[in-house]
Amino acid sequence: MTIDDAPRDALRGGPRELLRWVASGAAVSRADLARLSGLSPSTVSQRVEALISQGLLEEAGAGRSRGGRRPRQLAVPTGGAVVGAIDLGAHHARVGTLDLSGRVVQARTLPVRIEDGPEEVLDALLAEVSALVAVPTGPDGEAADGESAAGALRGIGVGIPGPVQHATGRIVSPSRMPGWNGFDVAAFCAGRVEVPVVVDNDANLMALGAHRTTHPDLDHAVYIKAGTGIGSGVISDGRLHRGAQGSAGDISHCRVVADPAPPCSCGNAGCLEAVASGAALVTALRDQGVPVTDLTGVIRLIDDGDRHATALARQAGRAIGEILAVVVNFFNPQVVAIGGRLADCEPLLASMRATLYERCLPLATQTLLIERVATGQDVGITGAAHLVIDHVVAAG
Amino acid sequence: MTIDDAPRDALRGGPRELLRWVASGAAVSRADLARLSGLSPSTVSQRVEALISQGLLEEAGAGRSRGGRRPRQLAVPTGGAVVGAIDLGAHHARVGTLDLSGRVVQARTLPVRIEDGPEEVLDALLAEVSALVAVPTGPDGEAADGESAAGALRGIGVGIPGPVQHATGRIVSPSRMPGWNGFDVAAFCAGRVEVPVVVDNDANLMALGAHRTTHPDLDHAVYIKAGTGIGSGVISDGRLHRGAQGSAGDISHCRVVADPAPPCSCGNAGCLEAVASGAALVTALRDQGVPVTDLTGVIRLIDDGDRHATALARQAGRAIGEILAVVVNFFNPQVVAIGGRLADCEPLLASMRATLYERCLPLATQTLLIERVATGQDVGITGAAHLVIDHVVAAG
DNA sequence: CCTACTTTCTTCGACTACAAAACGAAGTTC
DNA sequence: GAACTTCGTTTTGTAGTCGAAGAAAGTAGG
Repeated sequence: MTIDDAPRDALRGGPRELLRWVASGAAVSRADLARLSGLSPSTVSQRVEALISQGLLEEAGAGRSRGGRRPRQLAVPTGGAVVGAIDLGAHHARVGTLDLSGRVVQARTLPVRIEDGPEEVLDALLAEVSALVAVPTGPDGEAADGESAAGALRGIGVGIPGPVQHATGRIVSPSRMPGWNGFDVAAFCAGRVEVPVVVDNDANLMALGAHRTTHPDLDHAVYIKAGTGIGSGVISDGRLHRGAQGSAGDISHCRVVADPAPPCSCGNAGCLEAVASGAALVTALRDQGVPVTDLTGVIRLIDDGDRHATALARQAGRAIGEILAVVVNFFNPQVVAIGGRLADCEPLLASMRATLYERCLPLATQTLLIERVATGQDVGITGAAHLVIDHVVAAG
Repeated sequence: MTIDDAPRDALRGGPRELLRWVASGAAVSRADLARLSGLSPSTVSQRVEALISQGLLEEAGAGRSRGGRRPRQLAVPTGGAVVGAIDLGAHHARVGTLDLSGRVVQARTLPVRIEDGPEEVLDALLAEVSALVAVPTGPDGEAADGESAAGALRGIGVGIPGPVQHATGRIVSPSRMPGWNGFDVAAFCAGRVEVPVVVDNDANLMALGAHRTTHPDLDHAVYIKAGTGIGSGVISDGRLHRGAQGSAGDISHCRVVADPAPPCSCGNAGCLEAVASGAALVTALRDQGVPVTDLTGVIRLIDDGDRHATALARQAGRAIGEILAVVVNFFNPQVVAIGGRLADCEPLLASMRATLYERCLPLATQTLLIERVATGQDVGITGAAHLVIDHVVAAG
């Protein structure tokens, strides 16, 4: 079961928005929803009833009175895992199950060897999702509820660290995923599970996850994912902007000034990815004779104040800032946030910020938020869950 | 009368879309509209009637039969100027009146001295609009009709060669418009005329005009305006993307590699505008001792194959291409088109294209259209008219 | 000329989504 | 206990849209 049309719902006052207000705690009662959405009480009641009958919402007793009748509290069903999510990375994958509110029920990180090819990797990850779903609740107590009304799995979201055509679910000429080119992830997964599968780029999922949890009300945002590779996800008018081929946000091969310009796997030299990605930092340090094997080691060196590593981090920050400056001038977002493992490097962040302020129009930066993505390692699967839930709710 | 909310209508099957199909010739009858829009014939009839009663549409006799009843042809009222438009440039302004289809009824170019300040300049241009409106029809015959039903002026659109907050109509720290900073164009105009006035950046208007006339069905597009200054307009999801502060598309102060990096009026050096704008080319040639006074002279030199001028044009094209490459990777549009007076320089266009293909992801360029804006000197006022008409139709 | 068929457009009844208002339910306050 | 609040439902009305039926106006063929 594949998905080929994006959810063009999620509009003002739509069911998905009601659900989100309840999930976020912004609304607790029907009256709250009426106030927030601007819909009439009768319409809200009607919609809420529909959502309840679909098992997407439930009543949760009476709330405190505010001087009149007590509200009948609404809540998104919890305790049951309803969405599976896979956030595939270069060396690890984060796999989890989430509930309808987008909260993580269970999650774990698995080592992954991308080079084993798509079938093997995806099979293992899908199996892990199934295993997590089979366990009714997490290890944090709360066993009783058992199979809640919403306990059935509704869909699986998959994030891929390379260019994906979201519409078809196919991977297109990825840099660092030998054997995956042209592979149709959605079709493959659809053949193994009975529920809808949505596939998207990992940076897009991070963007969606971070946006929904931290700035759901802002219209335009750019989220940078700086880990082993570099990518970005774009929110335009409150929705993910995927562009014509679905490759929007792929800034990894934009050229930046660097001397000497390091060669990139794409055949060019001086690509952002060859200067500022985690993989690039590892390579560069190794070339300088520093004995590091992976990104973790690099980050440790930076945290320890190693001179070479810090200089490289600064250079990386400048490079990202350079590209981002163009993006900010062009797109004029309200937020730019950086996530991924490199986002925790202070020197990188600092020089990115500096470059951004130096190179952007004052008009574009005067109210711009420049942040670190705060949601931790589960942003990706959170975004995946949102994507799935959007689809499920839109489809009724 | 100011306008503070963007027309969020213009959706599938909306009145504005029906109107556009008729104006573009894609639909001639109610039946055509029903087929195109997917609406039922009854709904179309009803909407058409509403549009006719508003004077936005009219019946134009019977068409040819296709084997059955002859269609009652529909047409957008012509012959009467219903929208005024002003496209202000660095040294000239294009002023015109247009009909509801977005076709130019009358237009003329006036010399302008920006430095005279906003009141004086705008007063003169508004007076010119009034003069054009007063003349019932153009000089191309067709006098009879006189005051058509739609003859009343419905609004005025104004394009400004600098950053404008479209929502408020205020100008914000423009580079080349001394005395205009903070000026509220919309409020000023609203005080002089009785109709709605919409104000926007000139590149945005060019983008809208070009998009609506050449690629109305494409979702994502970027239009570069390269004249005395450099700007761009962004179409996202079929609509103008203005960004958080309304400064989206302002790429004039993005840094590009240039040696030596020419100083820019913004205080930085190496800005795109300081390398690739018409003003920059004039300055650079003058510094080389070539006796040119204005952009026209530069373009003539380039056309004549002057070595220095051509080299500069190539450099400018590379610089634009560099920035545009980031934009294309990031935004992944279906079209990139370049307009403005510099768009006619073959060397510039050629090196822009080359840079673009060299620096972009193959995925992003494989189906990308890279074009010249073909609509001539009236694109700007056409875009302005579309903006006004969008608003008028949305407002009922 | 008359019949059969097409295409175009309108009319009418039905359905849906939403809103406005009235009302019932459940509290609080004085 | 009366008055007032807040919450939610029920009822009624309205606007938008669709589908079916039919009227209008033609073509094609005998």
